[in-house]
Amino acid sequence: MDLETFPRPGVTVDLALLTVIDAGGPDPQLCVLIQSRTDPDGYALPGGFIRERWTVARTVADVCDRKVGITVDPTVPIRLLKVFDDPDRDERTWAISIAHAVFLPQSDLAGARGTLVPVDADGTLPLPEALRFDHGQIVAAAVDSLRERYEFRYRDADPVADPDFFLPEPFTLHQLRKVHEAVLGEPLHKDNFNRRMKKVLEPVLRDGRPVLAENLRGRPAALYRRARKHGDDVAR
Amino acid sequence: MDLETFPRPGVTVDLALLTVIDAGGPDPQLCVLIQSRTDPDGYALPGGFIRERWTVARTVADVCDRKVGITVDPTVPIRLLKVFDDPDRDERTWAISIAHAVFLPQSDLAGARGTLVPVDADGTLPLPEALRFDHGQIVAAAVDSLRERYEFRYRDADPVADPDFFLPEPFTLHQLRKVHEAVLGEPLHKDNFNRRMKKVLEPVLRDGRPVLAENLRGRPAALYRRARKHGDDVAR
DNA sequence: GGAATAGTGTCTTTCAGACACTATCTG
DNA sequence: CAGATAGTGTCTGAAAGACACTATTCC
Repeated sequence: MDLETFPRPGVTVDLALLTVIDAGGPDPQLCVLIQSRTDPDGYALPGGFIRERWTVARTVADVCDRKVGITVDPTVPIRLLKVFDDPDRDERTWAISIAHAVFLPQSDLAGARGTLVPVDADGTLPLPEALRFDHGQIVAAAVDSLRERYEFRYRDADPVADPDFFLPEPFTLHQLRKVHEAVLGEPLHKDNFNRRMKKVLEPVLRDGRPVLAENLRGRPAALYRRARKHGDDVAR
Repeated sequence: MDLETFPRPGVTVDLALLTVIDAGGPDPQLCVLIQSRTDPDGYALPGGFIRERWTVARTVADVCDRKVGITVDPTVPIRLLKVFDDPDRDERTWAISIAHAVFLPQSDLAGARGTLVPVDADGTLPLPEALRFDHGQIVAAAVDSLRERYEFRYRDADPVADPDFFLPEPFTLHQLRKVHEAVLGEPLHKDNFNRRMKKVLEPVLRDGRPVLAENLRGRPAALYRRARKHGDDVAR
């Protein structure tokens, strides 16, 4: 088989960078980073070609570095979403796009080039302009993938408190719930949410007493952090 | 940007074809199709390079046709699993592999080249020889993907009876449960399974009376088919 | 004190899981 | 008849969801 002589597609990696802005604040919102571009005018997700003998992970890091201007912790998972393979999707050349999602705390996106656009409850963008190419579908797939992770009601399984670390520790149950609501796009039942989440949290103690948050109004809430299960690493 | 002059990877599609053999019989089993190969000797999943300007779907159909010798219904979903991008994974050239799974009834695999190997409960193959490349991981990912679909206990959601049509209609609740058990690799509770599944099934009637199966022993069981929800197409 | 939020205790409903009992077939 | 499998009805325990009531802050 003459492997080298077959025509080969250009392979690009497109990235849906999702975050929750204002996590811990009064109205956190799930957002995606989009960038305006010129060749065909409009908005698109950041992305780039895989360079010779690079991996997807290295390409993602490179796109984040050169196109977005941020440095992404190499331990942050890169989630495969979808492959776009319509041979005519890029009018310039035969290219396939491998769409990935990366979920980052807002602090990791400080100084990023582009715009953080809030995502509607149904996974679409409230934009007058649709995204170029098939990037609207990528955002929807990224949001679906994230929402699965933030579901806390699965049978026989402990919930995970903010698995993608949008919310810095320590936090109150109220803040945690607001973040989950922002991700899921729907209100959650307070009682049930608290009951389930407490099982996987531990209160922050000082001198054996729970540390309380300083609220604007009302009774101060206890502060929690994610419980360290044994066999669990401290870092993600 | 000089798109055409960048070195490009070879892109292959590797396929985990999963089926349940003996569906409806006494001991159905979840199997994957593997093929023996010579270049490096051993077993591997069927796969092949994407040809110029072909889509993944067309490549999958081509691999099934030329390498496996079967014709796959174009409406059967092709599920993206994983991208293998280690630049040294193929010693011959820079190639990335996009692994997909296809779930087929055994009848669609009649005459297929290769061997149907049963999958262990933990998603591994009971093989003395491991699969070439990273194909063992692909099988595990394919099994995971399938098992998610055959879970019937999700909250607030109706279960789906044999969503990948391993079992031909009509069937008894016993046969349906055996198929789900084969996929999930664990025994299911009969009472609960029947109660939940009945909601999405309808009994097969003749002259207004339920049609019964002809059993070897015991009281004959009623036959069911998947209920047609309105807005649901007859075909998959 | 009153508004606002946190936290506790309890009740109801739902459903997974268990089990007893009946029904209907074969040998 | 005994053995086997199908199907029904009922009970229990756990957990979701709802709600009442108390606790603690700021104004």
